[in-house]
Amino acid sequence: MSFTKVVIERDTDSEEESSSGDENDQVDDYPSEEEDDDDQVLENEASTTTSRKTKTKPITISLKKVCKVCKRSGHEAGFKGATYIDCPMKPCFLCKMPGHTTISCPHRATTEYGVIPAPRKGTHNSLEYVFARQLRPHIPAIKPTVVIPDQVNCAVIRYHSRRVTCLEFHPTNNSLLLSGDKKGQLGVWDFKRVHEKTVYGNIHGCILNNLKFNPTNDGTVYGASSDGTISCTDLETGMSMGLINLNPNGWQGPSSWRMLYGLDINSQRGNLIAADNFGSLYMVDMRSNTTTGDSVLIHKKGSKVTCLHCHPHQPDILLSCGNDHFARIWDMRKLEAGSSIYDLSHNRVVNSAYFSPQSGSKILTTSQDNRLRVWDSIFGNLDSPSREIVHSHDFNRHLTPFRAEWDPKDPSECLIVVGRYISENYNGAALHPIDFIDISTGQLVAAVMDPNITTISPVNKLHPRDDVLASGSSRSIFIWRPKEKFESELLGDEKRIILCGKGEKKRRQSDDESDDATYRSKGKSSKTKKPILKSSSHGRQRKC
DNA sequence: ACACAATGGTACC
DNA sequence: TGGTACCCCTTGTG
Repeated sequence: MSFTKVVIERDTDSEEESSSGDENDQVDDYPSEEEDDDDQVLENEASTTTSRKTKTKPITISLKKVCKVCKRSGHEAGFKGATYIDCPMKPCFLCKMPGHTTISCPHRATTEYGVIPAPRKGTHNSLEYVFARQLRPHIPAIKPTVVIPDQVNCAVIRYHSRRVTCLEFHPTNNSLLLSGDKKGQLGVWDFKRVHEKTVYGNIHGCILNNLKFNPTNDGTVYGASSDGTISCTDLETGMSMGLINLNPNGWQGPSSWRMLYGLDINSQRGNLIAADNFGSLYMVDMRSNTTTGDSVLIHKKGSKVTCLHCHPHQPDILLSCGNDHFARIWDMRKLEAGSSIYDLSHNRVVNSAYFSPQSGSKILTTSQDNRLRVWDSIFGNLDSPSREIVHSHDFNRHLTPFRAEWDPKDPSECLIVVGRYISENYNGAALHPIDFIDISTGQLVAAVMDPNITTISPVNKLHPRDDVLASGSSRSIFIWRPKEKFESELLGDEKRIILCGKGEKKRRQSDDESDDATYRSKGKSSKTKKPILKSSSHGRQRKC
């Protein structure tokens, strides 16, 4: 391996450089195996004592190529084409164990690697008895055939002006999708009539963390935001009402600014619940739209609560999780600090925790230790997870946190969906698939991807009734359907990809006939390439 | 083909 | 407890 050597003259009149930064001009052949001075990137060869009379010896800087992760030379981390090479000095980026890198990690080849059978339940208490008696009959013994929505059916490219943070399907209108973004904007998109899309921009000031439909009026939606407010918005008009404002005095610095996360509804009590970044839970009466009771500390004081979920059959049973590395189960009839029924311990921050959608007997958690965990209250023991699946969904401050979600249609409560962080080299393109995993075995059922989607898709939602997946990737939203449906329904209709934002403007300059574009799903794309877009020749104009 | 900015979690003092 | 340095397979823009 060779490294460029730059020689800088010291104290000369001309200030001439002995060498420019040109790669191959003046090259010293360094041995490829490094000596002991691994860390020494800058070598000062200037003489300090002898030659000061006439002229000072030059300083020689050798610009050795160093690893951007550990700053040592001899290896380099980063993309080589569409394959990422890990820094060998770091623990495996996937399973976090030292001694190997992601490329040779056994979990990379098979997601079920290391998944151990669930320990059988050994203890009983009243809660478990209730779960077992009431919910066990709901669980069918036979697994249905899974249908994977694996083809991009339609999309809105650069729909939001910031990255997508949450998605929610309408409870009755099958083709209506709501989306929230980092800026606090709310998107309403009818993906059957792809041009019918709106973005409401004046509801929240920053990150819209969660959306939840009003169970008594599906024309309105609640939103919890990092601006510290809960909103109630009319989807038709975009008119919004604030229910809670935790920062009535405005910005007083980060130590006092409250942000709201995790939004759910206790339908029995008619309560809306949300929690903040300091560990407290808030309740709002949905009839009077006023706060009920005091806030309750449900996670470590000062730590963020990341997600809330009410049990599907027993709304008084609440699941929460947060930055204190715990997911906790609560009885809302007796809710006070420290009164949790169970504390599910994790190694890192827990991004999300959800009861299984049909019976509520299982809990799925996504933790930043790159593990998905399933906790089974009937067949397992809540003292430890019944399944632990190594999966790449690391934290990155620039990405919306990953949340594994259940398939709400799967009666056997086995199928989950979660976006993948690390990329795979697919035919020369670095793509980040969306994974479907069977949590009963840990097996990867499907990894869906599209050569045009080169960005990570941390936000994924499966449709409550149809075989449809919605995914949020960067600022864009994609609708996936099974291949068969895709082919039958799209016959003769190619205009399903809508371009927004800057791309739209640029394209209009060259082709001002329409505001949409078809999208070539064949063809390669590289990691650095933008999605391949081909403008179409007709269509209506509509604002994004 | 670069540089740069945005900015959460954590370990450590 | 608060401050801060460091982590880092991002993404869009200029």
